[in-house]
Amino acid sequence: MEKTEIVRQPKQKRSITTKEKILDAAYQLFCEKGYYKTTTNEIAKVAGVSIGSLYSYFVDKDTIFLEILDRYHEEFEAIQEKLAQDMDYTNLNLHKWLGKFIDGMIRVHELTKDLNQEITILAYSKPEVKAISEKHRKQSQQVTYEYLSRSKEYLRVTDIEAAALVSFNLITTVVDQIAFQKNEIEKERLIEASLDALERYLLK
Amino acid sequence: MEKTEIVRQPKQKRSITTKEKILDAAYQLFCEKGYYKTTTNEIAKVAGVSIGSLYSYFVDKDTIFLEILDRYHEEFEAIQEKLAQDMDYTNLNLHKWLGKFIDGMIRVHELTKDLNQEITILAYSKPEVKAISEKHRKQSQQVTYEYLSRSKEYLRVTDIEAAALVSFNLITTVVDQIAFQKNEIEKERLIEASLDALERYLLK
DNA sequence: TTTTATTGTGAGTAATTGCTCACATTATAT
DNA sequence: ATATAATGTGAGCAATTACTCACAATAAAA
Repeated sequence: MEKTEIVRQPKQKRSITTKEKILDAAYQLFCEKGYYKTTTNEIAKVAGVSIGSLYSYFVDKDTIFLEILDRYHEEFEAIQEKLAQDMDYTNLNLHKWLGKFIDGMIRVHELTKDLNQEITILAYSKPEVKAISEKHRKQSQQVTYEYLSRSKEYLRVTDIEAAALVSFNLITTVVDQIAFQKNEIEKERLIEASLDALERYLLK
Repeated sequence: MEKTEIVRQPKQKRSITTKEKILDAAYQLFCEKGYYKTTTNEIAKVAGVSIGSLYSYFVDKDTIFLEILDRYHEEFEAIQEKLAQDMDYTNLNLHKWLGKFIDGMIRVHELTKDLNQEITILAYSKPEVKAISEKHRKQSQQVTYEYLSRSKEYLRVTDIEAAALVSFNLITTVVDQIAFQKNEIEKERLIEASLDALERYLLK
């Protein structure tokens, strides 16, 4: 006796749309109200499908969140790759590089800011979420490390690894702060200050 | 007709002990498993009291967390004040000051690290928690700003506010990183690197 | 000792919510 | 046209959990 399918695999356009409607609704609700305060029945309602349909395509609530993370991860990787390419001008000086890097981080942040909150929260209780979150952080940090390694001759710091960590953290926190600043002038001040700090720290 | 008391005010030693046992158990469980995964019945069980007793002294689950936050806030303020005093040597040079400041931040971090996770999570959904969290951050940042203002003549930066923000964020994130590093040598490296970065950034 | 105030108890309730399943509807294949 | 596969439905189940309340036990007061 064959085991009947547990999770239906969408085969017609109709069901693919349904699944997407569910993911869209879930994304929206998770961002708005958070994971724990969003019920699966509500997701189905907002998506305009029945709760039964929802559970045809997702084994449980967790899976919905994880599938959203997958999407998000793809976008993240794309930006990250683009960033790495932009960085690959060996003759790019540090000032320009930092500018580009910060821009890239801001783009990443823009993409992820709505979900980031939930990822932070769920990373504490769900290992899969934590793993993805950690992976993102390490990838970004690696980009910093690699550039600094390549630029060794221009630098005054010798402990590249520590320098990469400090630089990366400085940039990310400043970017976080920038996100909360409505005022454009304030943003500029912060970017200027952190650029200044990094240059003074890193360069001979 | 007088309204009967809703929340009992502890009047004998017995009940004061009970309330403390509940707060201790709650603190432990919130740190271990997080707010949402801790049930009030479990708190009562670990505290060794009945669920009825728990609800004699706390109107609801939220209140338990908020009372724990109150305790924590007092400890936080004490450390913060001590830190401000230590900082008040006008002849302290920036290098020594930074060292002291980082030490103080590490102490604060040690105190708060277990609960911080939960505070971060709950700040998103509970305004009271967010308020306390914000207050802590601003207080710490203010200490940085005040010292930098007082040390103006030694600095190369002119935008003290932006500098304070950058410095404060750099220190806190590095401290966060330090907490995750088991290795003592790694910790030293990070502290050295961030001290170096700050000095180069701030000083003439 | 008797009375009253304080404190402690835990079975049970009401509400929530993730999820199932028996069935209905719609599309595709024959 | 008929059969079969794919998709959609929603009432309701089962488990969880914050919280209540009628009562019991203990301490302080009279």
